[in-house]
Amino acid sequence: MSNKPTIHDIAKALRIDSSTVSRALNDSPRVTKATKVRVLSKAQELGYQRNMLASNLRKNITNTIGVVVPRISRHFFSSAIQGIEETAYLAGYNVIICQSLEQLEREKKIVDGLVANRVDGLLISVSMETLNYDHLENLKNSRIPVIFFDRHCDISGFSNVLIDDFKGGFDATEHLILQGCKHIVHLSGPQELEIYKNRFEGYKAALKQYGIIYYEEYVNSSRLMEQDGYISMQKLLTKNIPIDGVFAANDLSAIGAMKYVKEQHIKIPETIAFVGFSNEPVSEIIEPSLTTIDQSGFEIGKVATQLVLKHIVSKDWAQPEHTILIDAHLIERNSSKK
Amino acid sequence: MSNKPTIHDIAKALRIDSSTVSRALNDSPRVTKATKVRVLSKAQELGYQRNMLASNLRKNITNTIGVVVPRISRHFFSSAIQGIEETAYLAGYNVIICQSLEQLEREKKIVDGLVANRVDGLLISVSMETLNYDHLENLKNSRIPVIFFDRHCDISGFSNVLIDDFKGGFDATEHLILQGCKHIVHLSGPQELEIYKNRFEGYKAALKQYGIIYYEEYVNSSRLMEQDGYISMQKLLTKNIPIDGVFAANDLSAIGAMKYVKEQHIKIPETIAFVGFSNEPVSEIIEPSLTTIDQSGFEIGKVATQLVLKHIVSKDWAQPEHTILIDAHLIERNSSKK
DNA sequence: CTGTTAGCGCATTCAC
DNA sequence: GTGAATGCGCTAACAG
Repeated sequence: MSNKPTIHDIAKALRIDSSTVSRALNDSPRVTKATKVRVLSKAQELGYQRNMLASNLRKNITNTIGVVVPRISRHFFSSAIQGIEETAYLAGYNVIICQSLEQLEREKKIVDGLVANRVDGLLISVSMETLNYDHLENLKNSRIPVIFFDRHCDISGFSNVLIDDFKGGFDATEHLILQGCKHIVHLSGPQELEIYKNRFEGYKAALKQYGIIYYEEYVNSSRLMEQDGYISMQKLLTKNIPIDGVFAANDLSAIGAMKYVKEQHIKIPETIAFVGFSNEPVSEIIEPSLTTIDQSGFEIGKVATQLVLKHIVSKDWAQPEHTILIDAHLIERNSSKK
Repeated sequence: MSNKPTIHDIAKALRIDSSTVSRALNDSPRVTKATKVRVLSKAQELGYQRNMLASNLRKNITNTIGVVVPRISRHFFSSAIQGIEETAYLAGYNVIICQSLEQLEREKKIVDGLVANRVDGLLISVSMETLNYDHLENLKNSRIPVIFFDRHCDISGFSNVLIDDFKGGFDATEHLILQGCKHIVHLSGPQELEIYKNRFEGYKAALKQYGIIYYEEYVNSSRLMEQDGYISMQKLLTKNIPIDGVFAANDLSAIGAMKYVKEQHIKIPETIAFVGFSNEPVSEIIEPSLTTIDQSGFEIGKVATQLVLKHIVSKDWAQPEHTILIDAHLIERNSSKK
């Protein structure tokens, strides 16, 4: 048992050719059932394990897709990975997960490494530091299909799978309206970021569709921390502005806003209904009554994988770039209004 | 730009031999600086990217270590992965993360796949379904060093890196004692599971060392859900058993217990001090006053990686099996007792 | 159905 | 310091 057995070892032991062994191991139809059995049992006996490196080198495919995310620990990404893995495994593909930890340098190295290891496709959610796109532009002449998901970037020639933030904002607002809310506050984030702009646009569109006038003082842009929501509500309510609903662009600010309302419950004429985009399942535990908008990481992962697999099998490298929008799902909880 | 350029392409373009190119790319000392420069610039020009598959096949090493965990989304494992990656990258190794999702079948496939892909070492935290160890026993004659971390299993010939649950239980209990607690409840888990047994033993040892008598009615074994902690406290307190401290084997049950105490604050003579092993950072948010015992995933990952790297470089496959215990760290919060 | 031959891309002998 | 030759382990094309 000096070195790992190869197909040649089992060929020699069986006095047949290694190519026959290879075919038998790959369950080729052009091999007798009898020899297949002999080969398989001998392989078992010798403790043979196929060397994928050699196989992949020869076939020039790895049956592997590379995934790059900022952090696996974030709920959205770990559910996206779930969706990616399920879809990939069903199609017989392996997955390599890598995290950039929001660092450009790391992302570069990872992408280069995955290319050097000849993954068949690439799924990328870029880091926050990724403002320079050279390493991604390079991917164009690597014959590897690349899909961006969630965090995309402004380069032509790649497809994206993104959350439909506009629709999410619309649905959230509509949900509040259908509950009877007429004075809906929107706690928004930095308007330079597309996601917050889109959610805001969705909010406005819903108001318009239901004939509710949009007031600027109902919208508050912040860094979306818990205290931002708290302070926003405080300001609005102390000004005696009427409020019966709050749509927050994330869960933290929603929780802060709820906190203030709860503390001041004597002063608030009626309970306010809340909806917030959720980043982590934590919000469910802290505020079970918060209706959340789930960003469907699983679905995004699934769709992105299906897309990249399509590109891989079609072998058509001049893919048309297109963007697929995935619905965010409203998860209704025991709402305070009826 | 039909196919990916190889060292031969750049050799041909430079009218030198591919072996020289190979040496130049590997920064071999036996090649002129001048040719190195020429090779490198040509490589850049052609967009050459080394084929790691071929390189690894030839060298028979992959510079990669495989990691198998039940779920990447669990806080303990994602911090362990952090520790693994940091340590591995510093040593120039790549990491492949795989999740078994607590399924034996999946774990088997993953392990086989990693072996087939010739990872240089393996770090495994087994799934809950892993009661049959055949696929792990097989690893013994694969010349791949394997370390189990956190979730180990009862096979000889492998090393383990584990949390020192006994010490954790001891430290937690000691912490309460030093705060003046004399009547300390222990909310424990299923005693079939070693971790809970060990934490319990630590509890008893601390009591003994500080001369506090151990009473059986202070210990409550459950499935450690939030309501278990709640009910346990309810039972004890309605029986008028004196309590001034609680050591919970996990955060959920601690939170449940605190909840009951808070609700009944009129009946409780003095505030009770709490310590609980924390699984997720959620507990920090829900109960900021809960002193927790962090399971130091990062540290475990780091140590396990150092160990496997040592085995890899030493190339000594007859590794002595040993077990390394890692301290769990007490994270003291604004404790209720003084 | 099986054997022969050739080579995937690279790194490492051994010559010179 | 560089070139020529060889092979890592496997698969595919072509015979027969």
